[in-house]
Amino acid sequence: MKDTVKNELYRVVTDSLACAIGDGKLPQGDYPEVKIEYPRDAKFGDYSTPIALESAKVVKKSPIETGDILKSYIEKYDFVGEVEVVKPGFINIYVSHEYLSGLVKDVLYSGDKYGTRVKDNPLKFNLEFVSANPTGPMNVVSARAAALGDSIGNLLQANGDIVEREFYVNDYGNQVNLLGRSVHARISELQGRDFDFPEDGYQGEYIRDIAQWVIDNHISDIEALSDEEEKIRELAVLAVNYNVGGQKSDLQDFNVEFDRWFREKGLHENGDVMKVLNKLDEAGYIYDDNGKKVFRSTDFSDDKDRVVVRDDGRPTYLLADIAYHYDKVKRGYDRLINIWGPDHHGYIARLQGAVCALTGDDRRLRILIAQQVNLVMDGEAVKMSKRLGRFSTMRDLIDEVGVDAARYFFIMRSMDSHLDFDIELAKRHSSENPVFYLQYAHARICSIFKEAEKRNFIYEKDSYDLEYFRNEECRNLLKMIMKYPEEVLDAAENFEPHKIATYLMRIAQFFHRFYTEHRILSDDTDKSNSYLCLADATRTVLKNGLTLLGVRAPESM
RNA sequence: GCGUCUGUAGCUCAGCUGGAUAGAGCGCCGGACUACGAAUCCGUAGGUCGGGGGUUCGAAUCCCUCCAGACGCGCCA
Repeated sequence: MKDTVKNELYRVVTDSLACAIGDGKLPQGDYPEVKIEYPRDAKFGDYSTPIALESAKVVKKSPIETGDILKSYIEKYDFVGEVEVVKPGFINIYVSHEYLSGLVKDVLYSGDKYGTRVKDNPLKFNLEFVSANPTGPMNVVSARAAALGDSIGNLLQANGDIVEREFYVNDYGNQVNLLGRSVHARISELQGRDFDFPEDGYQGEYIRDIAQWVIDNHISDIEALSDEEEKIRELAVLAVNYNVGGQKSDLQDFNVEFDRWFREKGLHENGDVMKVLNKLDEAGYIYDDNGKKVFRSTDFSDDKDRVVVRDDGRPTYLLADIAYHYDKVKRGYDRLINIWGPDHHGYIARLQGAVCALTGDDRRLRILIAQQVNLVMDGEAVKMSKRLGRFSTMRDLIDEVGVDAARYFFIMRSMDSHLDFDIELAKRHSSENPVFYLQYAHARICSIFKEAEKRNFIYEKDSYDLEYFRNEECRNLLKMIMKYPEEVLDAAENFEPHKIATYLMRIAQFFHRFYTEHRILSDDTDKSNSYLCLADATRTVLKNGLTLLGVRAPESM
């Protein structure tokens, strides 16, 4: 079976329905779409479908009757075990023990490929995330975006698609100029000269670090310039490179690697920004308003039209961003995915509108909003104030709680939820900390294998007897192992990595329960080997899942 | 005023393309190690799913409305 059990079951039920109709046992008609669900309770089967219930109006029989008819078709398939039709009309389906047990071998042979698939026609994704301004260190919202974006990329790749991770560097415009001025002032200060700090300049201490770095490495180049504005421009370039370098290394330390760092400046220099204006103009989406060029974004359900060129001829940020996204379009991706912070949600309509205007495809660009992060310590919110130059950076956070805990905490909640990040909890190396719970399950399995080795036990991963698996704890574990590829598929299609985190908690829980109830290493060699196989398969799934989240699976802790 | 997100157990949150008796972790209380890691496991208590309407066989889930919180509403980037 190549597809997931759930998808396979969808076909089974769909085919069964078609056959029943073909055989005249059910009437022709407009049937609802078949749904395969996970029942709340294990006593309602491994999978369940409400199709008999939902097609009551078409069939004009009681759902139980319809269910019984369908049951006779469904249970013919090999991997299907018991099929039950119960009270309101649900059809509950159990997977056969033979199939379930057979999975262990699949997992062990697939290894790190288990839960991934290969597509004949993969989609090419461009995934843009973080894209923090190059004016300083990244904050914790960027960290959340980094964790989410990277894991979504991993999920899409596991799902057989092609992903390019991209970081957009806004190295153009006012803020960069202001950065240059701020550094300029700090250099004067460090050199003991008079200086005027720019009114809205960047206050952070890191500006002094940059100034010192310039003094140590590039001061002669700067002093060689006679013009003040020219110096500031050059300092801005240096400062941007310094900051981008810092961002790059912070992200690397966070286990996040980008394929491309795209510079906004290039778009202005090579004329792409103005070219895209013409393109929009030709399509009839630009009009003139007192010398300003305005994009008719209200055609795409924006509240108001947006200025793209000021009356002095300078393009706005939006126009550059449109040019950037048009560049992505030209690079030939099937899907463009952006992850933004919550402060940009008002920007979605205009940019999506522009991409739609340029491509005629209103689904090409998908923008995901990662909600805000509140750092919590001792039950109280930790204030982050960039204005005061006193803020918790991504670097601080990683240094404080470690990569594994940080990545897990950012991912364990849905990105729509406003996350309370409990720093104390994340730091705690104990059972209260969910990331350690998962890692412990993995380490525990590794430890059992070490123990087996110590006892000179020869482990054969091929050989197990499925009779040993006929108990609740084993079957629960087997079912979770079976579901893993379905969870990956679901999480990838919906861009929801937190589902993997939730899933991993459950499988870890089932493993610990299995471990408590059943002695893995015993005098019974066959039994020991069978249980080792099951533990090994569990370990594989834990490791694969943790890897998707960018969290390590340690062999000991 | 408009928009986005959120409101589910004491806390942090799953569940939301409508399905069966509303879940998890932590916390609380009570149990379980002469054996593979007790960084674990088992059990008890704890909920008008923010309020109110509606849609239907069926609603935490969909629609309307109200309340509360966070964040946005630039010719900044």
